[in-house]
Amino acid sequence: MTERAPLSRPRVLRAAVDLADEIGIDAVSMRRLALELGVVPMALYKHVANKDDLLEGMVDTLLGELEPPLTDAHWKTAVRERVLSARRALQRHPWARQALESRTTKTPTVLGYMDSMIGMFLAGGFSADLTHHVMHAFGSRMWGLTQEIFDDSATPSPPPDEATFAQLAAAFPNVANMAVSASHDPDSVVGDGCDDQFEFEFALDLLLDGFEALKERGWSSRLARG
Amino acid sequence: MTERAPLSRPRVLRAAVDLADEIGIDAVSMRRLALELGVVPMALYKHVANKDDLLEGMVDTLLGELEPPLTDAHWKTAVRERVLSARRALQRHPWARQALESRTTKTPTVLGYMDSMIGMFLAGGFSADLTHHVMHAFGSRMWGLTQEIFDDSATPSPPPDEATFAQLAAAFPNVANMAVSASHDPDSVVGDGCDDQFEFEFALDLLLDGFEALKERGWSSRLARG
DNA sequence: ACCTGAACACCGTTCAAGT
DNA sequence: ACCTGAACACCGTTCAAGT
Repeated sequence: MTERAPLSRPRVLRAAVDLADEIGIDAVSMRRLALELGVVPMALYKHVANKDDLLEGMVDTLLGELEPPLTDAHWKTAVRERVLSARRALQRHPWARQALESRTTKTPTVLGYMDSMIGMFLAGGFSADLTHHVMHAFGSRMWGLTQEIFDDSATPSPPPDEATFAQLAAAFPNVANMAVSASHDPDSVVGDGCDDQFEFEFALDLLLDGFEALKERGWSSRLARG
Repeated sequence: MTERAPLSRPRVLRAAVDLADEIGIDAVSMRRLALELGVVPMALYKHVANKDDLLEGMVDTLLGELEPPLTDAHWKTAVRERVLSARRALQRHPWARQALESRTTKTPTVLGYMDSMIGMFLAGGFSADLTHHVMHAFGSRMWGLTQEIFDDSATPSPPPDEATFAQLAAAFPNVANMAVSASHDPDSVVGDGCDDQFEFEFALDLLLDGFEALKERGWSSRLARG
């Protein structure tokens, strides 16, 4: 678009993020990105080492947009708000989940986020030991990411016809029962399946309450391992 | 290998699974797979619609290997054992996580697994409403998958030198503290970071205990939404 | 009707030739 | 020294030509 500004790593990454938002992460190629920037493909290699580095930079760009943590709040509030705020930011970029989860290297931005979250637990009175396990149990939900294989909100884009549904219901009665009861719940959006945000907060609070209970019980991995 | 047996969908999928185990999922291409089977690439298209269908079939093949659920066990035991058994099966195929999570379509095998798991909760006295939310909260951990962005067991393949570590520790004191305390724990494998299986079971039991508490409290989404 | 070689429209990245 | 066009070694998939 602004094809004549000089290339720089931030500008390349920003363009890549915008392009991924527009055409999806799978369609983002070095060549396509170069085209978008009005530049020859090889010019990108001055600013990113390779495609993997590009991906990493894109993730970092996104994480750089996250709101800073609350200070002086109870650990539970601080963690909860941080996670929900990260969720709001990442949800604007549907490809973020895949990109974040496929990256294994921890950039400074990633480490910074984790560091501040660990800090919240420690400040809240969690032992280092418990904090460690709690961080593992938190998993990628710490980033506000939903971790479901089966997204039933996306399931029946075309609602199945009667016969197909009957067949499905016969083979998988419990799944059918669940789908029907979810649709019949007046609080959920009929047809659209589930309320993602409600489900996320349900799981988040379940975890946070669990963490709290362990802390208050004085849980330690040494005791747990017997 | 057994290049002269006639091609069939199961044989194609089995070969793809073995190939993925061997060279990694990213290196599995239609062309590479065809080579492995001693066949021209286009011959595969008689048995799989396209590469996406191949991936789906590979996942299904894996899930077909899962042990059947326990019968006549307490819901918590039944769910726990099923998940841990799925974990054992999927861990033999490191690419399974990515493949499962990138698939959005629910094959009969996937639906069958979910159906039986829903059935375990219902049989255990969970309401349909609670079961629904519990399944969402369970997420991909239901498949025995670990859902962590930050795999600290894989982190320091080359242990960082003193100076690098000091620099890291200065920037991310809490992360450093966590890493050190984990390494100093005599029960954990020093240097190798964390015990994945322990962390998985920790999170699993945290969730199961949380589910149980909600059930006993008579939790309902109607109450929760106020 | 079945099968398949060649072709199409892409990839990421190397490298040597140009300025 | 910097930049880049062409080339290399791949992709998934279409399609027309062969049997």
